[in-house]
Amino acid sequence: MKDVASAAGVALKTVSRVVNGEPGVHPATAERVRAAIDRLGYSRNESARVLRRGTTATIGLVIEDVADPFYSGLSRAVEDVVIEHGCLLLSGSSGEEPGRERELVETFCARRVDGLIMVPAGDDHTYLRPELETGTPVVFADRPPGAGLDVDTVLADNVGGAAQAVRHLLGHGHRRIAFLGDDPAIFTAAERLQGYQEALGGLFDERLVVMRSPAPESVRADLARLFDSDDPPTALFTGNGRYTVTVLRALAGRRPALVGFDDFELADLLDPGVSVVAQDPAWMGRVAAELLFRRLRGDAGPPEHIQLPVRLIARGSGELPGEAPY
Amino acid sequence: MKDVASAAGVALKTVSRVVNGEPGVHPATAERVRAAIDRLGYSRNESARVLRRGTTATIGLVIEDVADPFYSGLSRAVEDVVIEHGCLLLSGSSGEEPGRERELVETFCARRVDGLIMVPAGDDHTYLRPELETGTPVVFADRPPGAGLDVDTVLADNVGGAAQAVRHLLGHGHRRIAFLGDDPAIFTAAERLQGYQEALGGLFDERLVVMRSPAPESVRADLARLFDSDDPPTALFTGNGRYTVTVLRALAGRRPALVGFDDFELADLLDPGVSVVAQDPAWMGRVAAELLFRRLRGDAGPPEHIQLPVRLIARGSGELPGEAPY
DNA sequence: CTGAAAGCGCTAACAA
DNA sequence: TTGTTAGCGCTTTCAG
Repeated sequence: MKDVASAAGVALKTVSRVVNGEPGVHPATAERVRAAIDRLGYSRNESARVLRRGTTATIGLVIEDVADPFYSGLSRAVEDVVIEHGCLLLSGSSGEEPGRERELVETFCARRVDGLIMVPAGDDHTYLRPELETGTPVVFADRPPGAGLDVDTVLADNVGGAAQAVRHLLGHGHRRIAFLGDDPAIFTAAERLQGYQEALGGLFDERLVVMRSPAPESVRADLARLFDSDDPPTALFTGNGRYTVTVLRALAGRRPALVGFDDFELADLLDPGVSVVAQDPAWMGRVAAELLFRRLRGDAGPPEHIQLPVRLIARGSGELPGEAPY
Repeated sequence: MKDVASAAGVALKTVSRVVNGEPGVHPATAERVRAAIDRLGYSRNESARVLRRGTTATIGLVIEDVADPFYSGLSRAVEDVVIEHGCLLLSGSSGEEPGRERELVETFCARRVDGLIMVPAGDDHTYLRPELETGTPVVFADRPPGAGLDVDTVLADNVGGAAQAVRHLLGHGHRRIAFLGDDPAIFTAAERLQGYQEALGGLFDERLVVMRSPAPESVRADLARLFDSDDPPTALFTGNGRYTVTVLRALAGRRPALVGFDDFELADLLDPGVSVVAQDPAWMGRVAAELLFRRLRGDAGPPEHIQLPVRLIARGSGELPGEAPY
């Protein structure tokens, strides 16, 4: 910048004005400065700017795994909103490890991100207190913060969606509906179990519930156990997209009715098409990011708790009749 | 930091030493400093550190779209390597727009990223010259830079993979093999067309080639035209993952033999399973990131041009016999 | 409309 | 082992 100034024969501040598009610079002077900038290939050092201004124009995003279609869809939506606002996105995958989540968040904070969107992996977020107190807005998406913290949250209607799936299967004559859900320590898994249980009411049978991370071998074993029992299920409700796919692979010729939580690519091309309770990850990302920028613009209202609806998409697998062989 | 120093009764520099784990601080002093840090909730301002040290510990990644499984797989791998090296990742999607690619790159550079990994959307990257000259390493992944720039590149064997797909179909008795590829302005699409053409030799028939962005309607129309002709294809070779999926949806009951470039989730569960030429996006990301860090460690050898092999996975659709109805 | 000086929070270089 | 000083490149403040 110093070089540009002397090349253009002006003071530092004038270059700064031109670079920032501030008013009050004679057009001819501005032109000379721009010429010098081009000639010298100057580009402003954002770190210095940040240091001086105290705002980084950077948003931090912590998700579970970018390679998971749900989170990559959410990421893309967040990114678009962030770019629209002239900011940049620092992102990281926690891999469902609370320690890595915390490390990422702390690193982001050390870099003074202007705001944070996170899908938490852990259930203790009191470590965010200092940041929140200094006014850094944080929005939780997909899962709420752990106890003792009340901040903006954008969740899907997990309980309602699960209940809807179960009622759909009940409506098609099923009475033995198994639930295969992820580790109950994961918020969404626990919520969906609750919706399942509520909708089943007296038909609930804990022997039809499996709650664990969907590793192919364990899923195969669980299905074998379920179907080899005296009173096997006629329908399955799977608790998330990854679980649904794993179950489909592990079914090995069995064809129970099936509804999965989360939509996934090609669900419509399988035979039968896979009925799902669909969330909209891009919508969730957009809503979370827009809420964050609203906070950054100064909205200081009480924490918001937004719940996004889900919708059941019938494609065939969830409409197979109960008790009927096929 | 000043506050911490006075709280601990030491000088600024001593706090700095403790924060950076530099040697030569009395354990007791260090302990006092750490106590003050905890008490005051201090966290180092990275912007100031960056300004002083000149290195940001940040890598920029520009891809086409995080929501595309190929790129999200690549992203995740890059992210893992970046984190291993104690750095953070700034990422952005160009959406296949050269203008946005350039904006992202320039913004990243203004923030003085230590290095850049990019999947280019445009074909003119001379704007990178100044950055390259200041020593910022850049690695191109999936697609090479435009003319006039020779930098590190990690590509898949597009030509060889396409040729392999075609030879596979030829081997199963097909003579009329159509190629449905993306816009030929996209490097990988052009390369795969070349491999297709080379493998077909005298059997090449330009009427069996469609090169355009895979919008559902146009794909439907193209397929109708191909199959309604006098001498329709008995096999299809699709040029990328998105194209394959769009074609599968648009086939509308037709069942030609099919091999797709790029693997995708559930390809194995369709009936018949979809045979593909599989790339490994995570591998590509890892190789690119590791090459970048090698450069950052000072490796100043000539630009490297790494080509990753691809492999054909037979799942059924590519093994359907030619000329046979089914 | 333009410029000079101060200082953002940190680390490098150099004492003590 | 600890402290002092200068300055990274920019923007803010205040003065021409």
